[in-house]
Amino acid sequence: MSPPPIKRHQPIKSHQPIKSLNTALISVDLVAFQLGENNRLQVLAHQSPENTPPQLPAGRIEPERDHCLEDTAKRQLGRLTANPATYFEQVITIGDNQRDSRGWSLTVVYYVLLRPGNEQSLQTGAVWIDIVNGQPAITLAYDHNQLVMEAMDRLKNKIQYSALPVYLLPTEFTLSDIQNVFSVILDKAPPMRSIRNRFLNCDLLEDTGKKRYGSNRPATLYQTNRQSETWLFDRLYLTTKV
Amino acid sequence: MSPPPIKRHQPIKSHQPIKSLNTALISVDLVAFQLGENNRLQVLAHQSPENTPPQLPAGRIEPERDHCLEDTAKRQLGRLTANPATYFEQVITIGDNQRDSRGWSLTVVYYVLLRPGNEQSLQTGAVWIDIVNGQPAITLAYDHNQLVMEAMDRLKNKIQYSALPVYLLPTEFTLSDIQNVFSVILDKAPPMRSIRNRFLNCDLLEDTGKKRYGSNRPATLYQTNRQSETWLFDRLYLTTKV
DNA sequence: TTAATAGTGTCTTTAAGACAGTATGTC
DNA sequence: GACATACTGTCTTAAAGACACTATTAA
Repeated sequence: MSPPPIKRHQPIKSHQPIKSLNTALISVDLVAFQLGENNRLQVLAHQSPENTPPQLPAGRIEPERDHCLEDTAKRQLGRLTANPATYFEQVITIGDNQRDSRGWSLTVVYYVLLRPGNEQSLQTGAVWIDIVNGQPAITLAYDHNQLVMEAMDRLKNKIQYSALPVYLLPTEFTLSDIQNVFSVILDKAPPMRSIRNRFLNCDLLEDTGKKRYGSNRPATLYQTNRQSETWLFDRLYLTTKV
Repeated sequence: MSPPPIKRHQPIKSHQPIKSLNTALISVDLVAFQLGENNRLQVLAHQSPENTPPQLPAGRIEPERDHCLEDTAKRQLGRLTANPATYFEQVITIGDNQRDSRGWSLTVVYYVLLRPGNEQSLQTGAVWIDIVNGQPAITLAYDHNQLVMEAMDRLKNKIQYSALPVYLLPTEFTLSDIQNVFSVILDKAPPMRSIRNRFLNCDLLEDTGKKRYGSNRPATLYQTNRQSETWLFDRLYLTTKV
């Protein structure tokens, strides 16, 4: 399919190529992470028809519906799942004349975190791709693998000094679940002692009074305290440094 | 790049132009910081003619000259000063339908740090605007004040756990100069003890053997060690928290 | 000598980390 | 009771910070 005509905001002399670009192809791409049932980090993609390379949810700005770039990004998510994002952040904007054969293109990349969701909340064509060794297990279309890695880098970094780990968990979770988030994303985790100290020595979590039972001592279930202002910590964990 | 087939999610009435935007007005804006001779943080702007609101260096992508967005950003800097950036980073991309009366527009914002430079390296029309109370002392055109503040937020944060302070200083500087960078940017500074420990207990700096003389004990002049890999620290200073 | 800033010694504080030990459930 | 995982106690370590002290120059 050929691209629609480009609206030119400056007159172009017919014998000259474009000297100054007011515009370029713009897309807003989304890297949505969840913790899969297989205990792997997964990224949301769209595959249609089957056996084609999956691609990240992405799209154009729709000026009638989107007031800002965030709207566009959120709309991409809504096209694939009803599961709302618990965290949302812009990662980077990549623009050059090589990514798209048609010339200059520009992609604004966002990433979001989701709570583990049931498969029913997925639209047809939506698939979760495992992240294995820091990369999508199935190679994505275009340069989407690279976009995932940009988002991964940010995520890997930010979980080490913020409350982010909690945003990948169900509403009720244990401290071990937090430790597990580190293992899944970084392949190593801080000691429980450190996690306990950090997350309990502030007002971030509140005890639900419930326990999770297994064939062992039950674990306290926590939920995030909505009143809490705590979000960033002053130090990195040293055990999880890359 | 992600050129999925363009789907129109709403029918298009014939008298309305675009429903799905492949494009929007794009500009690349630059927030260039330096430490002024008046010991204030300054931001580079462009004012012509005089008595009009100054604006940040900004421009369009020139597809013949720019291979990527960074090229465009760097070109904006070169138009106003020959002083090369010591640090360069993308801050944010802002896009919505309100900033520009013509409709949807998109701005990719970069910020750079410069070493204190002589006025001769400035092109005509270029001016340094003092930052006072976290804002440009003279109100800038468009939403450029906001863009400066986005960059300031990043800068304020990042100097607290990185080698950034050094990038605003001349090639040779003292430890007190580093402390002064904190005072200028955050209005408070960590104690010298902490700065010494952090910057000297790693391979970041090397003693030039030279001293800076005044009417007091001379201060050791350091320069950055080009071999050093150190760039980020594990902790924030607590004395400079916002 | 004094003023002024550079730099050191040392104790406190804070939070991470190591690691051994205790607690509490299921089977 | 065995087991598995949850949780605690306590000592160590690393780096920030407080603060008093010494050092070195110009004038």
